[in-house]
Amino acid sequence: MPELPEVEVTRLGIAPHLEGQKVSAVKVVDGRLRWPVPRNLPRMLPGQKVHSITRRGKYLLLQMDTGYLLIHLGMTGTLRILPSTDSLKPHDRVTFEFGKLSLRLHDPRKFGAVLWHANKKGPVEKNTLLQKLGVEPFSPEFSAQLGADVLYKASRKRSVAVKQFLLAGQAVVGVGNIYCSESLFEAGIHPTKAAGKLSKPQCARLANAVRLILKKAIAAGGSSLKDFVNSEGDPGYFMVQTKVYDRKGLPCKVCKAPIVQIVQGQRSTYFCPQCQKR
DNA sequence: AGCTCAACCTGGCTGC
DNA sequence: TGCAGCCAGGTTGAGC
Repeated sequence: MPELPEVEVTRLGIAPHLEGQKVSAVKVVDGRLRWPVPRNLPRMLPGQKVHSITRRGKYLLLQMDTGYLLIHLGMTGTLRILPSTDSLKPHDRVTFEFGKLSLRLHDPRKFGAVLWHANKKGPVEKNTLLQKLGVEPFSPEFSAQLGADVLYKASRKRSVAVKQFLLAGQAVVGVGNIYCSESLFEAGIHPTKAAGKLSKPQCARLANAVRLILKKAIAAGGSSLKDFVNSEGDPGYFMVQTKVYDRKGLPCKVCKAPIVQIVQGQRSTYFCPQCQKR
């Protein structure tokens, strides 16, 4: 379930266990992910220390001695800390061993990624996959004062629907399909409105909504982090109650009008036809 | 440059 | 019960 909040909750969950630890072994069970997992990881990584674990958009960045391990969870990826004695399960794709602990990437649909960015290739932010990403929703550049400007400027002359504009992550990163519908509802903006037609006040409401929705989701996930080391079950993330997502036909929690589902850019969008205006 | 859409892959649910 | 068909949290890259 990885949108930004899930990735952040994952980061918070694994970082305390791994930062400062040295990789003892790497096993690639099935390296045919979004891109092939680099074949030399099992040779190169052992002995290297995890200096820090940060996040850029939906990518996790593990800073190692000679470069960065980039991990993306795709649609169905989860990362868990387990006792290394636990046996591999179906759909476990890569396991990083740290002595008595394992970091396991479990990813049924294989849309995730494990990549390597060598230090000699320059700063990790310059990585082709990271470079084009929009600003971080919780960065100073997307503050309560500046967020509206970011959205307003990036959306000028764009004919694409605001739903797709926001989801694309070119202006601000981290808003996936669920929280995109939720953010637009929170901001009272109709998902089919052309991005370029957004008013300044609408951009301000949307920027605030994005931060609020993502923050709430992280907080909800964070509450269950204590179970993160357990070997069974989910990573401990429980989705916040949604106002519109996956609620087709159900009454709007504000005005009781039935929630509508449409498809935009091959993805489902949910909205309230009464509360959300063009 | 921006827009649309196919593609990657697997499991689970719906409906006949 | 069995099975075909559809849907799912993401993102790139091709074609226009």
